[in-house]
Amino acid sequence: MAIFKLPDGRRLEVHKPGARLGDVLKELGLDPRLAKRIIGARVRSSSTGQGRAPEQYVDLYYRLPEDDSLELELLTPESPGAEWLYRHSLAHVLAQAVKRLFPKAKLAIGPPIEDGFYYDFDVPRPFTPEDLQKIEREMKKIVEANYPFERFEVSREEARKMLEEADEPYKLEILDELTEGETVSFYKDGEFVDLCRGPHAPSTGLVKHFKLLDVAGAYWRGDERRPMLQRIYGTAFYRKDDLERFLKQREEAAKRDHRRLGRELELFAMEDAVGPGLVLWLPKGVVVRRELERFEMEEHLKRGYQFVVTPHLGKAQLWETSGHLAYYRENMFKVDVEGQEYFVKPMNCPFHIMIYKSRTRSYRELPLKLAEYGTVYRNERSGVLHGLLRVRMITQDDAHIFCTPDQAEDVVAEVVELAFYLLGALGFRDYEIYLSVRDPQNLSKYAGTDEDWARAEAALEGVLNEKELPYKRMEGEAQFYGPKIDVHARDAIGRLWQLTTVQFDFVLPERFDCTYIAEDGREHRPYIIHRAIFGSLERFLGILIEHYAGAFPLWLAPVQAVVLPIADRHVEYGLNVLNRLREAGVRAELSYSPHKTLSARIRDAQLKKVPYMLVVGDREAKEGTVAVRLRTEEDLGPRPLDELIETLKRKIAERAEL
RNA sequence: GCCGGCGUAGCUCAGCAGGUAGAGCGGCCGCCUCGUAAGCGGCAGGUCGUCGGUUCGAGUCCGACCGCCGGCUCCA
Repeated sequence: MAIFKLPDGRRLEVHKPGARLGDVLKELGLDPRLAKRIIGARVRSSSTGQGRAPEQYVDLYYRLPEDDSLELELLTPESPGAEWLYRHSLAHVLAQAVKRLFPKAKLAIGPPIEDGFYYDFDVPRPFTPEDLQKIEREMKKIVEANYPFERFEVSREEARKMLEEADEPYKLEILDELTEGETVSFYKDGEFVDLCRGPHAPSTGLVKHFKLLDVAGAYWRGDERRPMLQRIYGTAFYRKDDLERFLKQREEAAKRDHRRLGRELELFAMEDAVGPGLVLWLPKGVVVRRELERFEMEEHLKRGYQFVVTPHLGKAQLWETSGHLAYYRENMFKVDVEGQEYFVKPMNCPFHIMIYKSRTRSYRELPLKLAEYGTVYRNERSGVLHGLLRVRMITQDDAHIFCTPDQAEDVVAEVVELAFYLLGALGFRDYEIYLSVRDPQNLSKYAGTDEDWARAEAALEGVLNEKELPYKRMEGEAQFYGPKIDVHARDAIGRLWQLTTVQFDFVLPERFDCTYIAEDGREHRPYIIHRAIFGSLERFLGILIEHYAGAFPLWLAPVQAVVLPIADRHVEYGLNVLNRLREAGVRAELSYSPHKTLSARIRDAQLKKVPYMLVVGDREAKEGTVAVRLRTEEDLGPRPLDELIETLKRKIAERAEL
């Protein structure tokens, strides 16, 4: 029995195994206006098993299965999820337009994706921006023509013949990879036919609001040994407003670009002469960074962490022991020290372990939490470097926790609590949590004992359940050395960033022969839990810059207040105000230049996103006040200086936004 | 690393039938002494990413290198 959920919320029970969705709809006696609007469905299987996806999108050609115990949510073009159908169709329209304009182009794949769709082509010459415009115009014609999408199924042999005639080598490769017994289907609209699983919108004219966004190289099958194809990205929305909103949001993201803001606000610089992926932190950027570190450090100390400082280099032998040379050598920088091989550290673990091992440890001092703002260097491939988000110098807010197996769950709980506290204070309130565990099909590839794994996975899972945190369980996503929790946080404009990670490590305690003396007087093996909250400070600050669009909350702002004397004769009083602020611990500057009007200097402060602007003129000098303007353009009027200083001190201490 | 695009003053960019460099912003100076997002005027600032080639002559054409930007497992 299939349950049909109608767009108006009604539910119908249908039993028509083997029938096509489009035909079934005709027999339901629905309001014809409604029936005409239905373009497909989201299918949820109520019985899992036999490789059936838990959720899939289907079009009107979909055949209800023999075992039709499922729920079909019928979709109109406006329904959430319907975009997966029509974007897929737009990908075909894109390919159709390319084929018309560039008949030699070979088709690869063209799926719908998160915010749009793409199609990969093998073409003799790469597409230019002008080509994109031409292609887009051709697509408009195809949309205008409103060709219906027709599905037909053929035998494997027939499909092979068709694709050989069409000379589509990539499609042939796809055909060959289809598993035995899988239906081979084509979709046809107008003159264009494409091997395709579907689903599709009923016709090319359904969605008129689309835009081609970018063209980029992409390897066939994502494999760098295979041919480089040309990928065209586009997006599409049923409603024009939604397309415009999406394009605006892209512009908004571009405006927040941390590389631009970093330069404009003088937070950091990257110079060709220094080297790619290496960051120069400017004074204002360091203020933000230090404040962040100070906040984080305080919270760590409250929870019993101890800070350490370790070298930037270590002998080859150390990295041999840790296994980094075996598994990570490509990313490590080698240094010659008096004829001996050293490596710049890509991680802090071996050093923290050496600190642990610097004397005999008792169970009484566990859990031992060693933390470090350790700058590590990794030789990231040049092509992946990106502003602060992907660099070669990485300052981790790193810690290694040495604990007994019994303590593992409490330790994890504390880390998770700490992470949410710190991220929450910075305005990250929406998370996606991933629990990565072993692949039950392939247990042999993991280090450590079954007992340790079971225990660690239970600890991680136990904490998430205890705190009632929703999470996704990722089978087989664990590292070979241990299971982990990853936290992705959503920023102010809705993008997700992977930040916190908590990982068990069953390899390093063995390799370094870490031990502690337990109550029984014997040596036992500790667990090592590797964790970082913000991850890399470079990357996190890049994220924060974009999250706040450069307008940092008061406590993080590089300049918290700027004093603005109106004319020459107010500078003296302005300097008094400045000194009072600085004595009170407020980061303040005075902005005065005989070349610049007050308006111009206010504009400067506004562009630098300074939270408080304090205008001083005759009235203020006489009355011992300052006229307060906020960067939100709110005018608070004159305030007694003493009162304002107290307010600022309080707000900074509270880590208030403004 | 690979594919494509790009690389002119601190920033954003113009200049390209190859004849030897320009604007705005910013900086500095002067006038103005100014009440909440740009007052007016002047000056300085460039081995046109680097190296090599073609040419009487190269920012402009060719090649190599360096760097930046977009992308490279969201599977018909």
